[in-house]
Amino acid sequence: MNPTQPENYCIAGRLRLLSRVVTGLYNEAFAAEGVTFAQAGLLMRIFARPGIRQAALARTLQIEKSAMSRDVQLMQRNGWLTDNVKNGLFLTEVGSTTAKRCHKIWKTVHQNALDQLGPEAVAGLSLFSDKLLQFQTESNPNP
Amino acid sequence: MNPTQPENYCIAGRLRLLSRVVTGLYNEAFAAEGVTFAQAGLLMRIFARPGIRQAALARTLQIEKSAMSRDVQLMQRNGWLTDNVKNGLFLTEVGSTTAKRCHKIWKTVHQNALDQLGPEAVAGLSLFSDKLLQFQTESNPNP
DNA sequence: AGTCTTATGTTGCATATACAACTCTTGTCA
DNA sequence: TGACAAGAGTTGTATATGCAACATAAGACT
Repeated sequence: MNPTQPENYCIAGRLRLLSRVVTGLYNEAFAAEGVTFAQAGLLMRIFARPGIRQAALARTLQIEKSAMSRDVQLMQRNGWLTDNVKNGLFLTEVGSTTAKRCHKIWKTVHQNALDQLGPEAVAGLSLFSDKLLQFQTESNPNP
Repeated sequence: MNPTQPENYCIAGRLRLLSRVVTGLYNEAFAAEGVTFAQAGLLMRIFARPGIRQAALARTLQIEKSAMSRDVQLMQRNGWLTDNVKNGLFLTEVGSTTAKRCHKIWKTVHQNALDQLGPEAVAGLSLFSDKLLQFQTESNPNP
C-alpha cells in the first residue's frame, strides 16, 4: 500500500472537500429526476423498508433527528411520501416510481464510479470508513 | 490490502456520512474558540497566505464562490478579517490570534486522529482522494 | 387505568453549500 | 482611451445540517 509519509493534509478538510465534489457529481446525475442525492437516498431507503421511522433513518445515516424531520417534511410537501409516527414512512405512488428511477440511475453512476476509481481506491475508502466508524462505535457502545 | 468484495455501499452516501461524523468531531474541538471547523480552516488558510482572494480559496477548496462570499461576510461580521477585492483578505488582530489558537487545536486533533485511525486507514483515504481528484482534474484540464 | 420515563418528532435559530442572475472590477486590444 | 471580454464578488432562493428547547407519543410498571 506504500504508506505515504506523515500525511500532512487535514483529514476533516479533505473529507469535506471530497464530500462536496462527489455530492455535486451525484446531484447532476439525479437532477433529471428533480431530486437531490440526499433525497434520492432517502427515497431508496424508504422504498427498501416501507414503514421505517425517521429516528431509524437518522441513526443509520447519523443525521440529526431535526434535520431528518425537515428532509421528510420537504419530501412530503413534494408528494413523495406520507409520514406518521405510529406507522412510519411510506412512499406514495409518485414517490415509489421516482425511487425506482433513482435506483436505476444510482446503479449506473455507482458502476461508473467503481470503474473510474478502481478497486484500490474504493478499498482505501472502505478501510478508512471502517476504522473511523469502528472507533466511533467503541466510544459509544450503547447509545 | 485485502480488497473487500464488490463494494456494495454507496460511495457518495458513505462520504457524506463520514463528512458529517468528522465535521462533528472537529466542531467539538473548535467550539472552545467559538468557531466552526469550516471557519477555523479559513482562518488558518488566510493566516498562511495573507491577501489571498475569495476566488482562490474557493478554487482550492472547491466551494462555490457564492458560498465563499457568505462565509467571508460572516467572518467579517465577526471581526476576524477585512475583505477587499483589490488586496484580498487579511486577518484582524483578533482573527490572527484566533487563527493561531485554532492551529494549536488542529495540531492536537489531527495527531489524535492519526493515532486513532492508524496509518493504513489514512493511506486508504489518501488513495481514494488522489484518485478522485485526479480523475476530476483530467475531466477538466483548464477550467 | 395512571404515572413516570424514554423515545420521537418539531420548531427556532444558525451555518455551510449550491445554482442562477446580476453587478462591478480588471484587463486587453484595437 | 474606449469598448468589450473575463473574472470576482453579491444577492435571491433553496437544500442539508446541527444544537437546544420543546411537545408529544409510546412503553413500562405499579
